[in-house]
Amino acid sequence: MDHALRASSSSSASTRVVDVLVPVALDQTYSYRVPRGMELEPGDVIGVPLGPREVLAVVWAENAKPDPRLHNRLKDVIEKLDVPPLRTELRSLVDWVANYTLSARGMVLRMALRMGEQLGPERVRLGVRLTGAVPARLTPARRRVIAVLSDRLLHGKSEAAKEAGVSTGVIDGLVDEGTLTVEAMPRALPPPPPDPSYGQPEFSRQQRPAVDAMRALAANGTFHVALLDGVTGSGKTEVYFEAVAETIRRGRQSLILMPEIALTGQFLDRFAQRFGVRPLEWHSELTPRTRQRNWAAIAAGEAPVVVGARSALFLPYAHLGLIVVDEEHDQAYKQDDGVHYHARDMAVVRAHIAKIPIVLASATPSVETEVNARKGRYQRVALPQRFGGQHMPHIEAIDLRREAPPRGRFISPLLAGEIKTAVERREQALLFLNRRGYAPLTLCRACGHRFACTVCDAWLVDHRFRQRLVCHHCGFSMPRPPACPHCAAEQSLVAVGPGVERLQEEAAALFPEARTMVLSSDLITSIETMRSELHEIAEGRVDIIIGTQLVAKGHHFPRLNLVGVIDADLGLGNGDPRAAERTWQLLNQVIGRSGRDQGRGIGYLQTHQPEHPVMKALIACDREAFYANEIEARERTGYPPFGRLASLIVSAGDRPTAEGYARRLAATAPREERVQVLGPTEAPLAVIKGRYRFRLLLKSARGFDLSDYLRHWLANGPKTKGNLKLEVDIDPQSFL
DNA sequence: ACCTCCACGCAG
DNA sequence: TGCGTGGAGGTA
Repeated sequence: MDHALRASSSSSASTRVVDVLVPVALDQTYSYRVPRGMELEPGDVIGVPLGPREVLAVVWAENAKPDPRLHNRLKDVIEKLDVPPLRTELRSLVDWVANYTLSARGMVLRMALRMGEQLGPERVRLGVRLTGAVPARLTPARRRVIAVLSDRLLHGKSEAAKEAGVSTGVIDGLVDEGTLTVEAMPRALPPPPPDPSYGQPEFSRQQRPAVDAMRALAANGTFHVALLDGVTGSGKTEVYFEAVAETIRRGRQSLILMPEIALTGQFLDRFAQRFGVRPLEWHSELTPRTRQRNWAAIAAGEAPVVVGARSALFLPYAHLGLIVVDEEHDQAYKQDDGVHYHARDMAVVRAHIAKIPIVLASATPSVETEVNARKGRYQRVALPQRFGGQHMPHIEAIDLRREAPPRGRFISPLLAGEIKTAVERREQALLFLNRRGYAPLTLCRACGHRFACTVCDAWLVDHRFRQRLVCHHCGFSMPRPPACPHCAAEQSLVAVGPGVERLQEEAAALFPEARTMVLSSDLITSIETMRSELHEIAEGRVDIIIGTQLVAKGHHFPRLNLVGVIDADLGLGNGDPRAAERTWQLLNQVIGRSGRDQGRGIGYLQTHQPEHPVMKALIACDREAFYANEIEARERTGYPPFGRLASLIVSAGDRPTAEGYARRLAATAPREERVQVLGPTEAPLAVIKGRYRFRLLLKSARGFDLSDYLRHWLANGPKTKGNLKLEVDIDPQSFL
């Protein structure tokens, strides 16, 4: 039977063949036969056999002349899925991003198909209803359940258990007794769509031109890039909501990209105040079921507004009409594993392909975006003042060379005095230190032994909260030993340098009456706990907030007027070409948390170099000075956006293999006067997870096609084999 | 003789 | 990417 089937299907000359892209690490499309009776168009989502398994795939093109060498190897498409086809716009984006980043197209497609593996039909939720007699044996738990259900309406089983404060076992018991009956819950109605006229705010005279610009851009509906450039607290969000409102009115979908979806709790509330409902969310912590539901809603065009992390850029919107990239300067938009893409840049590409407007919003635009606005490539929409007449925070330097804190402490006397005053006034203070853990280095006073990671080129960071020494690069951790492992001295280990946990200890000692809280990514277990902790702060149940860069991002603390930056120089040291820009952005953002509601915010920068151009620009609140200085430096050195960069990282399990390959690779670089190949040099982080790393840096002229150059080079260069790995990063953000 | 681990290569 | 393969090395 098998024979007969095969013979008949392969002998048919009229069999249609399609080229499909599979979401695995393959760049090529594969050809499959279309079974009789199956209608397929480019973009259709299908299931195909691939080796021993069945995978999702997408029809990429019709293939009228399949490669004859494949004839006897072609397999049939198994099924066509009942989901809307991926539109040409998205397929072009997949091709474009793969080509630009030198990734396999299949890996880019994978990001668009993150729909949750076929989960089968949606499970019916069970509800319970009070229908029978009260049982003979009535425990307090049972009594509470009956009270909750006394309205004799259908309640969700788990909700009822939660409300009564019992486990579902109690409910099952009552079902067995015949007191309650189980019924299927009717399917939840989809939430009402956001209403563009729900909470229309009053805009100030200063905001109105920006509001008009947002509405006009959305109403035009064609490709157009606007930089919404507004200081912290100027009401940027409410202003770009007007573009979203207009897009809803036009019946198109809006995508709002956020750098960190964990921080959007307050954002979702503000959205609900404006539009009456919360938007659809998209991020990595969605449950598979929610992921599948949201994917389907987005593809069906039933989600008018989507708020998401960078991965939301690749979703199959049915009719996307607007993209907003909030905090466009944020580094978190760059994905550094798998496909190395910058979501802000790819968002502009998608907007271009889809012919729709895009808004890049930031108080501290990236130098790239700022230059685009200056050159007129992007429209600048400015909000130069805070909303509600609030002033921008005043910024002062504390020169650590003169105002040093006592030995082993990190809060200078001057800053300590200011914190004391703030706490006495019942205002909040924020101490910012971009370092997780207790101390970045532990050493033995007796022999000088330093605790380093065995597989990375890094010190182990003391985490007192977890009672362990931790490597921040590979996650290795060990308990803090009682004695030095090198010289066996006891009580000899000392913590060197501060982390947020140590800072909390110091703050608690200095201000015993104040309530302190540490916000650091390693102490956050989930988005939910993060949101509830931020809520506690907003409610004023914390006096001193101690945080890493997590606190710098888009959060509103109503009673916060004082920000102390413990080590303003921290990001400047390491020879990173973006160090100045990052420090400017981060410190602006974190100090911008203060004085948003009442009173005048003030920020203190503890620094050893108050005359550094970045510090001077911050203190003078002179944004122009910062950009002028930085743009001039980039232009002079040919760094982005005046030149282009690509980075190649070669890694291997041993140093000679990595170095040897990196050298051979460099030797095969095609000669091209518009490209400079620098290196190889040992990477600043020379070893990570036991892998030795060498870097090559490519610098080219602005208009040069670096991707194409690299493709030719790598196609003809030495092949990686064994545990050698070559990573390509176009437009790198990190230089470690 | 059999098991487990891992580097390799391939998928239409 | 993910999976089967086959060789290396260990165990019975």
